[in-house]
Parts: sequence; structure tokens; C-alpha cells
Amino acid sequence: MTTARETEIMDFAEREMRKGGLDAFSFRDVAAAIGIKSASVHYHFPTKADLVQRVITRYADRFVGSLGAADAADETPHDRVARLADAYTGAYRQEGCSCLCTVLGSVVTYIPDGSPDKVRDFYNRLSQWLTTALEGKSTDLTPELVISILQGAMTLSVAVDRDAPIMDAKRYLLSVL
Amino acid sequence: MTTARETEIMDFAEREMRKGGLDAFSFRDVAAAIGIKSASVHYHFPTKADLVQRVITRYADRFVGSLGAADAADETPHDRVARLADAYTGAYRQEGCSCLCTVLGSVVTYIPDGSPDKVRDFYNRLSQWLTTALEGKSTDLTPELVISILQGAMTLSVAVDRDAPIMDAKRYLLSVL
DNA sequence: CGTTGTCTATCTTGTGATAGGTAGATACGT
DNA sequence: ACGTATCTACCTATCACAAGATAGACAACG
Repeated sequence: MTTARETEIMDFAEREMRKGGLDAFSFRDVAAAIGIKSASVHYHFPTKADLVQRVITRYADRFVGSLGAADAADETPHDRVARLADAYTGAYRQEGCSCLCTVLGSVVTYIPDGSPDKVRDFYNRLSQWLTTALEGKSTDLTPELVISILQGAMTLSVAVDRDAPIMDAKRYLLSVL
Repeated sequence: MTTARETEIMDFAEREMRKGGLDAFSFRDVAAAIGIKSASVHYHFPTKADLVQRVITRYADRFVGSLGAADAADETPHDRVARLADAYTGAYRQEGCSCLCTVLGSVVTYIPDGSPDKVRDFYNRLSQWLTTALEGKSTDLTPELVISILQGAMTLSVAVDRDAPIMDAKRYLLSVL
């Protein structure tokens, strides 16, 4: 069960984590943002590790879920990759921030407790989706390379504050797949 | 002028930043690692922002410098990209950690003072090198996409703790360039 | 009455940063 | 050569603050 309050907390935490990583927010920040006290945040999420793990898991569910079926018969691999690319470009355009797991992935050895496993789960699920999505398509690109291109371009776009890299990545993928 | 002590400090700071970002180390960590007191670290680098900026600049100089000439007449674009890819795979194999600016790039809006500009300088210099390096080569890949692929794969390799993504990225780039 | 969600108040730890002092080296004027 | 001044690189001690976390009380609801 996830209450409305917990959703509020996770929404804020996710937004901050995607912009600045684990240390970009504190329990006090969360509390101030939604109008309660930090002790109350601890009531819903005993430790920060708990909060981070739940945010990652929710993110993974939502992201992979939003991609839809990877094996719909009336679609081509091209269609499916287009949807994946749109998920990335959309996130950049609307929120100006990265994939949560890209931010956390590069510092995976420094995040607490079970979080690294949650990040790896995300990538495993995404790889699996792409493996199915590309089935039957002959290409030099592995599923993980498709992910790499999109995420690398996303990071670069954020870093240089221009959408060219992520838009070029999408265009390139759609031209070769 | 950079003294031996400052080099020691920056070496440690860079190593930690590449593994865990800005908040992965403190002045006390630095001091303990090299056997002095934190106040002495402040003597060499008045603020953390100072230290971070110098580390990024030094990293950029070293990384781009290590790539060598982008316009040597006896080389092909393929040769040059191979060298760039080796810089990434080498970093992963030897240090198991990412490009410094990949780690910082995704959180660029949360790092202090002049640091974002230093990160962007790095990418500008790398793009410029690649633009020259690819001159005359007909390809759909932009210089920034080449960077994206390598860095995205690097991040993924770190995240999932397998070298497959970064090795595949190198292989792919050399097959299409 | 028990549960739920919040509060106040507080603890401990770790952080970046500063003030002020000290030993040793170097430079300079007489 | 001698005394003075300055500089370098470190030290001790401490500050103010923000972090995660906990204990215990309170009100509302069933």
C-alpha cells in the first residue's frame, strides 16, 4: 500500500534525485516541500535508504510500464524503439532532467544498502524489454547499446544544457533500426 | 604552479569524485588519506568549490591531452576513434570508474559555482577534437553521439558491474567508423 | 481502546570553514 | 655574520550548521 502522503514524498524525492543525486535533498527538504515535519517523513520511510529504494522501484515500474508491450504483433521494432526514445526525449523536454537510474548508475557503489540492486533491476528489465522489442531485427546494436546511446545523450544534453545530443540520438537510432 | 601536495590532494579527490560524485568525500577524508589535517587542505584549496574546479580542469587537460593529435596525416578517423574508445575502456578496466564529467554531468545543476562551466569546457574540447578527428569521414554519427555512446556505455558498465556495455560500444563504433 | 499521522524536542555525527599559532626556510639590510 | 622580516606549510581548536534519526506526546478516527 502506498498512501497519498507517501506518494507526495516520493514525488519530491524523485524529482530532486534526478536533478542532483542522493545528496541533493534531505528529510528536512522533503518535509518543507510538502508542509510537514521531518520526523513525519521518517514515520512513512524509516530511513533514507528505504525512501531511495522505494523511489527507484516505483520509477522502474513506471518507466518500463510506460513502454507498453514489447511484442505487439502489429508493431515493428522501429515503432517500439521510437516509443523508448520518446520516453527519454519527453523526460528531457518536460523535466529537463535525466533518467533516475542514469544519475544513480554512475555512483552505484556509493549508494546505500539495497539500492544498487534496484538500479540493476531497472537495467535488467529495460534490457529484457528491448531484447523482445528488437526480436527479428538484424542489427549490430545490442539492447544495452541502445540504452547506452539514449542515456549517454541524455546526460550530455543535461550537462551542456542543449537538446541536440538527445534529439540526435533519437534520430540516429530510428535511422538504423 | 601545482605543488606535490596539491597533486596528492587532487589525486584523491578525483578518484573519489569519479566513484561517487561531489559528496563522496570531505576535507577530512582527503586529509586522512594523505596524512595531514583538514585545515591544511583548506590552505591549499580555500573552498571545496576551488578544489572541485581544479580537479575538473586538470582532468579535462589530461584526458583531451592523452588523445593526441586529431589531425595527424598518417592516421584515419578510425584510428583516432579507436584511441578515444581505448581511453574509456582503459579507465573502466583499470579504475572501474567513470569519466569524471559523466558523473558530474548528470548533476550539473547541483554542483557549485564555476564547476558547471568547467564540465561544459570538457565537452566542448572533446567535441572539437572529435570534429577534427572525423573530418572527411562520411557518417550519420555526430561527434556528440560518439561521446554519448561511450559515456552511456561506461555508465551502464559501472551500474551493472559488467564490462560488456563499454566493450560493445567500442566494437560498434569501430565497426561503423 | 487502538491505530494513524503528526508534532516538539533532542541527540549524535559529520560537514565546510575560520582563527590563530608554530617550525622551518628564504631573503635582505646593515 | 647577524638580526629582522616574510613566506610556506602545516598545526590545534573551534565554530555554525545541517544531516539522519529517535523518543515521547498529542489529537483524530474507527
